[in-house]
Amino acid sequence: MAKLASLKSEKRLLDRRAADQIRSHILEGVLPAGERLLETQLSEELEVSRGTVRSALAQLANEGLVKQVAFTRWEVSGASVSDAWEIYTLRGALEGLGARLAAANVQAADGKRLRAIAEELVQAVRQKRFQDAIGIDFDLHTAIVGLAHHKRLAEQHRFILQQVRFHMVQSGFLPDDYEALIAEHQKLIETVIAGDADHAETLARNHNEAEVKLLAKLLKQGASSAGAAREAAS
Amino acid sequence: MAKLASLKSEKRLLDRRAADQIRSHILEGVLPAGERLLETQLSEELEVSRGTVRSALAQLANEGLVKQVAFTRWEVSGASVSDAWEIYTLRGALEGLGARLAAANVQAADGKRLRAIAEELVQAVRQKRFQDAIGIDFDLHTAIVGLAHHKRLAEQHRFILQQVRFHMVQSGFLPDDYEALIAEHQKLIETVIAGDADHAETLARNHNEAEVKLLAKLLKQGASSAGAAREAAS
DNA sequence: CGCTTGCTGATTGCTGACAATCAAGCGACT
DNA sequence: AGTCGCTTGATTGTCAGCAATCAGCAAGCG
Repeated sequence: MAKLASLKSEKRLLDRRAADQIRSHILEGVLPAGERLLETQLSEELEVSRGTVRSALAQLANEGLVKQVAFTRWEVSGASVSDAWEIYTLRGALEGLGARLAAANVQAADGKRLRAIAEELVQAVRQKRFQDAIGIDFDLHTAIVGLAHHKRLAEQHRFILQQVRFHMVQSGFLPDDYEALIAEHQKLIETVIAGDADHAETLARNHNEAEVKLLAKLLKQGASSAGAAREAAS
Repeated sequence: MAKLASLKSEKRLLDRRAADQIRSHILEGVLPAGERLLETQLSEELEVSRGTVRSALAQLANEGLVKQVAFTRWEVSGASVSDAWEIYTLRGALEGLGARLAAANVQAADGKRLRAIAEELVQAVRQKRFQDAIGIDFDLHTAIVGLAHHKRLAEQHRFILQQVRFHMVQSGFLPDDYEALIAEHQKLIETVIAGDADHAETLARNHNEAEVKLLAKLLKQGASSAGAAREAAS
């Protein structure tokens, strides 16, 4: 008998699927930072009950995409400079650990897989499919972190990358030098494949160092102005 | 006018308070790893509706203390070797970042506060109040991370420390050399106070290195046997 | 005797209605 | 004019009941 695909992927719990819908709207920028979310409205649009929407919003709150003000409102998280600084510094720490562990137990097949994704990235840039390139960039980092075989780390990293994506959409931030980006990634994955844990960690950590320094500077200067993002009241 | 305490702390949402109750039961070891949790039973004991219990359990699931098996059951998370390894490695990365940032923007008053907590730790050990000492140990680490002024980091760190505490209760693990513990902490806080970010990060990261190495070894050897903890089926 | 199949009780998932809370606007009083 | 207190409409928080799903067991079949 031919192997059948599991139906569980279809049978996702309703609240999870509701969360998926709302999440994509947020990540695509349809719902901008600070936007108020009404339980009733969402429940009508998604054709589920308010309780289900509530559960979905609670999940998104844990992922950092949504914020709850008790008894008052739900709103899409802000994209302030301090938020961005938090996101990028945390990302560095998580990906540093991920790269270290990945390098420590990398297999030959893993290396092939990483190089394949890196090649996709190169192709996307060469063909000027920059949106794709950003997605592949994320995939590459996710793949490296995946090699750590660390469930908690993988989950936290997923949430952080989501927030990075969200902040990029809100602030209109885009990489300015794709060639340098490619070079950095290639160096990172080769170091991981070589099994050099210390060096891999450093590279992963410094990957966003420029961005972090810029944000820290903005923070000290006096708070607000995150690209084109409107500041949410904190 | 003297500063008044917010009343919101009393007016906590019902589901938060329900989560608090269940959480303490788990952390105190009343509910052991792998124990099944029935929504109906909990709702009767806490005198709230099942929906509220459900919301509380979802929160605890995000904190890593409880696990949901869809359509089937809720259970207290396992305390396997791999869980412990994940928890301690993540802890190292988070506290490393925390210590680095703390050292970078530490103030004189912060130093006084850290030294005061360290002194409490010393007193607790001298008076052989070892349970207190463990709590103060956690407070100290929390205080350092707090100096980073990093909300996301602080929250994640809180969750990780909870899981550390849970694992300690389940496995019966206790420090064996309190004098060494004191010395390590003192060195860490003095380095933070001195503003030596690199060194502080390294110290914070290596604080649990021995435990991590032991766990990694156990993991490679062949999975199960986390102290006296019963292994939960993963 | 071993395997499949269909039931059954228990448990979780979801919904609609009710209660508590909030912010905003209006009017009275100082 | 400005502040306080009330009312009101909107929104979130909580509840109790119905529907969907599952693990286990017993009957049927080879």
